[in-house]
Amino acid sequence: MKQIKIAIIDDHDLFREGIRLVIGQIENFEVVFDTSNGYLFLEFLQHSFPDVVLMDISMPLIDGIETTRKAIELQSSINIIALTMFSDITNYTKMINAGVKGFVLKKSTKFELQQAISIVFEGGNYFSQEIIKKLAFRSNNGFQGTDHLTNREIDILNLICKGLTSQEIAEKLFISAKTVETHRSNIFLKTNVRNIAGLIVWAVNNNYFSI
Amino acid sequence: MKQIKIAIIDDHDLFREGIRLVIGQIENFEVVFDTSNGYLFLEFLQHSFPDVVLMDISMPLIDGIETTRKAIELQSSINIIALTMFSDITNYTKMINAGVKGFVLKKSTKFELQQAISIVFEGGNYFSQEIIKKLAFRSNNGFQGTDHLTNREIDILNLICKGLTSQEIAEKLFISAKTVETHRSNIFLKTNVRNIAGLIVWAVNNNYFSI
DNA sequence: AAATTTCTACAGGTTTTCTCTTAGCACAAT
DNA sequence: ATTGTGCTAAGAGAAAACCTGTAGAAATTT
Repeated sequence: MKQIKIAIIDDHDLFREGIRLVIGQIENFEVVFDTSNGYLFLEFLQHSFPDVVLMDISMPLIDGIETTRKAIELQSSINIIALTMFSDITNYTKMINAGVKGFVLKKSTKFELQQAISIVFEGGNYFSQEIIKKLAFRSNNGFQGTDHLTNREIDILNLICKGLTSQEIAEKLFISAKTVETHRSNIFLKTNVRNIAGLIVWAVNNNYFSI
Repeated sequence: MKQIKIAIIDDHDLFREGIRLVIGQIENFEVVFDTSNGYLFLEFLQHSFPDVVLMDISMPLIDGIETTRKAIELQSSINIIALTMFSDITNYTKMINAGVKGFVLKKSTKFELQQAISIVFEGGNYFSQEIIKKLAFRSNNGFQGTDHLTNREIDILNLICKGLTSQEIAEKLFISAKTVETHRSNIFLKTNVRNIAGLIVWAVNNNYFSI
């Protein structure tokens, strides 16, 4: 049977090393590359062709979403599985749009990971139950995942979360306080919250802000 | 040299298994027990005496804080290291108060973990740079841990964090909105924050509220 | 070239927050 | 018996938040 060549991209050194060993134990599985840096992985793709890639979402320098996009530009049929924390789950739309073939949580078992890799390797898709549930929940609640915040809105969201008033934000960004209020209103509309308290909870849950 | 016996409590199966293998590679280190369930670990302590324990914070059933407390009741000199995600860092006060001897992030390296285990095993304390930074940040900002909130203030703090207005809180607690505002002012004075955004951050950092 | 999105800005309004101050009542301490 | 604390309440005003709507300029997409 052919050896499945696996690459791992994750900035959590301990986790990455652990996964490497876990996979090393599985028959026919072989880790051919691992790194904490998406750019190094993209360089690696210049001359190598892993069968399956395990990719974290939130990483410094270049995140998993961007790395996935660029990887697919390089090797259009590359098999990438997002391997992330549950807290990153809110980014699954971006990851799926970027073109991942699977989604496995870091809290899942070795067997689930093994299964996911095998399925994706054979050309299928594998998505954890939790992702399916999240999808179901969202569509039940009329959540529109398409409505994403613009860059400016994200800037302002961050400053709001840091406790700045509209006036202070305006001064910091050299724009009118009224403009800030407009952005603020639009953010409230898109996130479907009523006040700053709700906004902060949303921001934390969606990885726009961390406490 | 004596073998260091290590126990791991973490609900993320993949991570736990990985760590087990990582540690297994280190000379004189030996994983004698690992579980996803704090209760099973406490049972294990009835008859076994690990040298160092690696403990996650957020877990189902019984979290790392409670597990740590109970473990120390059973074996007062037990060496527990919190091994957590950065996002769990806000719970460090509770963990430290519970009695952990160290704090290492999951994103740190194998070498840092090895160092932490060795130091704690020899009776010392080990806290990641990130934790120190967080502590430094707090003391720089005139953080006073002495001023404690009254029960009523805690109730109201929680409702504020949930996004209720003073009016709504008043209705819920069958008191005047003016009274709520008084409490609110007192909370602001005690916590030394300027607005709701700051209050929520404070509440999360001090475990009065979690997102 | 046309359409869409984003960023900017303002008007006019209501609601809520926040500050400051004062004060009565209950309860516990000791 | 007095002192301290906690909960309650209120007035009065300034500041900020929040709502609704409009709208032009710039950038981006199609």
